[in-house]
Amino acid sequence: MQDGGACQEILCNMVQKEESDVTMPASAAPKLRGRPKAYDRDAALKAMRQVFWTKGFSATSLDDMSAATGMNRPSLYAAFGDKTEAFRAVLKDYIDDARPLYLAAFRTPAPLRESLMKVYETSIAIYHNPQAQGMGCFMIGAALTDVKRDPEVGEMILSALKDMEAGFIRRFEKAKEAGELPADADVKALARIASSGHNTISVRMRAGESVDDIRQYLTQMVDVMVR
Amino acid sequence: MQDGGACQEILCNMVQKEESDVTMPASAAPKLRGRPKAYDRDAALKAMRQVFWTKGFSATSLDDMSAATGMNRPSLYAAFGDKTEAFRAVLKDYIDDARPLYLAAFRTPAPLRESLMKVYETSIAIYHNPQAQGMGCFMIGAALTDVKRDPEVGEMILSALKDMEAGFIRRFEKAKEAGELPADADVKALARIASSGHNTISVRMRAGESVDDIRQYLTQMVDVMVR
DNA sequence: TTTATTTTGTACTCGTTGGTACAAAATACT
DNA sequence: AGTATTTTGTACCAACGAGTACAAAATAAA
Repeated sequence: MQDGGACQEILCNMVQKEESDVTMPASAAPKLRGRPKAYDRDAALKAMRQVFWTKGFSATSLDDMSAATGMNRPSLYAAFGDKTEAFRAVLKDYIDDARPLYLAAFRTPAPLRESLMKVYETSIAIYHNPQAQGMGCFMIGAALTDVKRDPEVGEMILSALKDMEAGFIRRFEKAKEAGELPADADVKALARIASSGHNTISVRMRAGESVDDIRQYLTQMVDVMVR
Repeated sequence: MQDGGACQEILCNMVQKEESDVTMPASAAPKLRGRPKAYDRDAALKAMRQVFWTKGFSATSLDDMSAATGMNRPSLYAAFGDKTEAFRAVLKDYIDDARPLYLAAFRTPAPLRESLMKVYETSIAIYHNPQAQGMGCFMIGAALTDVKRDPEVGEMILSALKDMEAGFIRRFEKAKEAGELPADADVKALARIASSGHNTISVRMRAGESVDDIRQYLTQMVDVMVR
């Protein structure tokens, strides 16, 4: 969690692509040889994310993926490899999309309390998919199950969690420097609490708790953290 | 989280049964009519728990369940209904098994700090299945995915989470009365933090974090909570 | 226009899936 | 012993699973 441009989109509906290769020198638009692809790789990832998010890896069939993306199976294979690899790609894409959103929340200048709530609100915005209520975090609510099947998934999740924690640590350090926290405050411990709160949103949201209740939950936690 | 006898077993290996119907008057051993069951319902639940815990609902086949329990499919159906109902039964059984363990941890007389750590150690003992590393909480690591397929699963999980939180609340209230906490301590907020910490174990353990790291994590959190 | 190259789309394979029909087996009641 | 009742075990089914072969289509290069 160190860099990345700010992104204003809500994570779940991020579908459009921006043809970012305008000023690129050469290798960006290589003018491929054969029949042009009929699909947009990024849009396909988002579409699959939606399915995996709701049904999980194992309950999602290639037919589901095919229907969601509009790609036929051979194209899916050519683009993403087998189901396991496709799932990894979706997970990575999810994490890569979320990261800048959180970074933006962390960066926005605000007092500690608001800053923390801004991060949590980012999560809520991501987890509260308008198309389907109560999705929770994709990593925790849908990918975590598959850790035993594919350990790489576990590594990705753990790394993302630690990344998030690092973000909280930096924010608390800054707060300490700014005198928003007592000089003897345990920054790491606070970050773990904040991070735990973040996990709780993921879980409880997926389990069906209302957004209002979750907000109240978080507010109370923040009250203890900043005091 | 109000009652329940203390149970010394580690949750995951609880298989033996105790023929608890000794002093019961009549209806306990009704001397059933037909061919006697060749399976032990409780043992079967534990066996299925193991499979569901590792693979999740969708990746678990009836063949898996059959192999784990030693029951053939018709018997599975007669005993538990279809796969969805069997999963619910397993989840309920898991929660029912865990509850008294936590209650015992909460009840054991100890200073607040040790008391909290005792609860967390209970979780670690449950989640750290000796047969398979890094299982995490069954509810969060394996059942949470299936909330969209079966909302009843979500209700069970949420209720168990709140139940756990209630346990923390009561412990903090007791601590307050005993003068272990300042008189103005926000008991509910503390309970939410403690509860969040509990969720974090579930997640990070499943994701593959080491038990040592998790213990350190929790110790730091507790330090902030009791101070 | 022809050829090389790449993607698409249809149609397949074949193992697995959840669920069930039905006869044999094992018990209690009469 | 005979009958009613319940469980077991085998065998089966139709649907679905992931993955692939291959011809048609669409492009760039020659």
